[in-house]
Amino acid sequence: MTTMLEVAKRAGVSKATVSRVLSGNGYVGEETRARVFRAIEESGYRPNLLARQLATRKSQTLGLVMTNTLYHGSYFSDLLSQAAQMTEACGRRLLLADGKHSAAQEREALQHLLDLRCDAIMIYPRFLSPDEMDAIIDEQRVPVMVLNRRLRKHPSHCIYSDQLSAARDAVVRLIELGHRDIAFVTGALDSPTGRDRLAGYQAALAQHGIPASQTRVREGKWTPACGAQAVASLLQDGVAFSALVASNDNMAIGALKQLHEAGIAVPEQVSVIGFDDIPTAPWVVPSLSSVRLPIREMIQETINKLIFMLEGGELGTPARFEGELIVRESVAAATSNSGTR
Amino acid sequence: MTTMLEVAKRAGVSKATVSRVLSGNGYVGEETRARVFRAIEESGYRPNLLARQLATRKSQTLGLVMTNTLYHGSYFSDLLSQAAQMTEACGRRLLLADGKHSAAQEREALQHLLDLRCDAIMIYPRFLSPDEMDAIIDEQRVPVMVLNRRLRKHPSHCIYSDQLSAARDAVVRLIELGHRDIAFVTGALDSPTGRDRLAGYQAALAQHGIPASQTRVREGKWTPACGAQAVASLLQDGVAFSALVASNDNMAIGALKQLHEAGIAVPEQVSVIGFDDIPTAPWVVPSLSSVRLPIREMIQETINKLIFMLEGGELGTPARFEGELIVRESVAAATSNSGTR
DNA sequence: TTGTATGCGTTATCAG
DNA sequence: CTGATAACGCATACAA
Repeated sequence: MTTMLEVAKRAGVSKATVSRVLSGNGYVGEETRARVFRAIEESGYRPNLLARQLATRKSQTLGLVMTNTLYHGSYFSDLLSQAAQMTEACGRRLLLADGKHSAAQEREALQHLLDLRCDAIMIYPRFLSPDEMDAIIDEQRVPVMVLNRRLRKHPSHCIYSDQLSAARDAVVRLIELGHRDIAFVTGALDSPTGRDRLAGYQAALAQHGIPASQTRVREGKWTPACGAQAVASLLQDGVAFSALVASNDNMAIGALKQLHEAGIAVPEQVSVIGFDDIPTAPWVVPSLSSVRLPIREMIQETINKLIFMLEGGELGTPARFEGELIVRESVAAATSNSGTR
Repeated sequence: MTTMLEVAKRAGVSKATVSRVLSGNGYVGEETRARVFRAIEESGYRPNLLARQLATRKSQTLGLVMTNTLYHGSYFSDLLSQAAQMTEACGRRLLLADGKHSAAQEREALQHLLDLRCDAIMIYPRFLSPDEMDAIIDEQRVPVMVLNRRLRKHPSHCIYSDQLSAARDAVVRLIELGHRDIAFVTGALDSPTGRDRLAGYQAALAQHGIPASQTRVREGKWTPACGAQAVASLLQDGVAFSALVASNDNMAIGALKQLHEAGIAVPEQVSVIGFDDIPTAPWVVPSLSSVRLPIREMIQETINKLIFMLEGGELGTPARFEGELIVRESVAAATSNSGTR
């Protein structure tokens, strides 16, 4: 690999001059500059960015910590494509680190990005608690933004949508349509999002004085198979329901399949609502309603804030995005809805 | 930031010793080692990976060049999740660079990853020609693997599935079912994949002596809107067809929508086949057949080869993956198929 | 306008 | 087993 020193010698100047030519900082004579450029061409010189990063203490890199289990569906691909696009737009590269299966590994992933001197970091925590994130933001000097969590101490360093109230609103909508027997399939309950959506379901019932029956709730782990299993289990136990809320679209799709196999019509007999993952254009999954969270907008806001901080700004207002409930004709009123009985 | 030197001073040893303790290379006295570890704890020392990378000339990083326009659908998310997962599995991080909208930008993205001294690089070319990729592999010493392209000079440095024959097989399948009037919606024709799929369509027709009529082909650019537009255009021109092949699932879905609005039943009147993007479980899009390419397996093979080269191996055999044609009952025989007339 | 010298935080080579 | 010391390749303050 040809280095800056060789270019300098070939051009008959010092390293410093070559450096100036490349960075554009400082004055360089017109003719010298030309000589340097020619030397660069001739030698096929390429700057070593590692060396530059070490010297400038900047890496032109944005780090993203995220658990690989989230890597499925359009929610993820939206998130990532938006992140990659905006990162490029501000002249940097996106560095991915997987949080894997535990808090320790998630911490390690974050730490690695810090050790690599990323200019700024986004984290979509799966295991680390908000309080721990607060602590990390305190002790680190690099800009850090937390996705999908609400922080107590640094409310402006996070972007979140209120998962609980989005879920609540969806269920309330069903209740207003006359549904009373609403079944629910949870997500993984070690995930905050999974817990929030369950809590939203429970809140909606409570708010309308409907007793929360444990028998209508089944625990899932985000996969279609879990959704199918949940429906099978509900049917087997003879639980009646005229509506079903699944904590994500993948499980909802599994549920649709199982309902289909049981000969139960959707939405004529049972209305189904999911969350997030599947593009919900009616002609894709005609029978499914869904709550879509504005992930692209959230990423946009996140990176804007990071850039703002990189330029020395102080963060002010916290930002929260509401889930957007996409309800189509496919959600039937309970009155016209025979349920599973 | 506390450096290695400070740790050394605190432990009453030299930098070299601290380095040895951390890297595990070389002998260090038991008691000294303990002192060093304590000093590290006390000072909250973190190694600067940039400095380490500069000194070792390794970055523990895998680079991926890919155009952001590919960032949609499950094809992308499969690709990326597999890449990220395997990268982590070999103790590295994934670095993303966007090829954007031109060959120049794609070259630049690749060059940037090289300048960052990625240990190895994967590229899913959108604009760069196979010959140029061959040239790049020649002049670069880092392991490079090319996705979805067939290289002449370095056939073992690429992983590709034969897009042409996968498309051909799909169309042949329709022909064997008795279809003769088969419409086709192309992808963007500046993309090799788009051209290959069109060529596959034409090859199938030629192979069975069916005259290729330009009137049954419409040009699209991968989006659902293009699929809808293509169908609208076919219908408006009074073109009869009993089957429709769209060059990806997004366009197929747009086509489904437009057919639906025109009151044409799928697959009773028209059979539809797409490619790649949408999870094709029957209960998701019941009326759509699709050709799925094994992207996860391709990424796996790619990274395995890169690792093999990093360990000094010489690449032997080229690898090619066939597309897997997923045909469901939704493809009707032409005999029972009334077409659009 | 250009060159010199020093720093960035490690690793690695030799002596001791 | 440990300590100087020289790379690694570039940026930059300070002189000239």
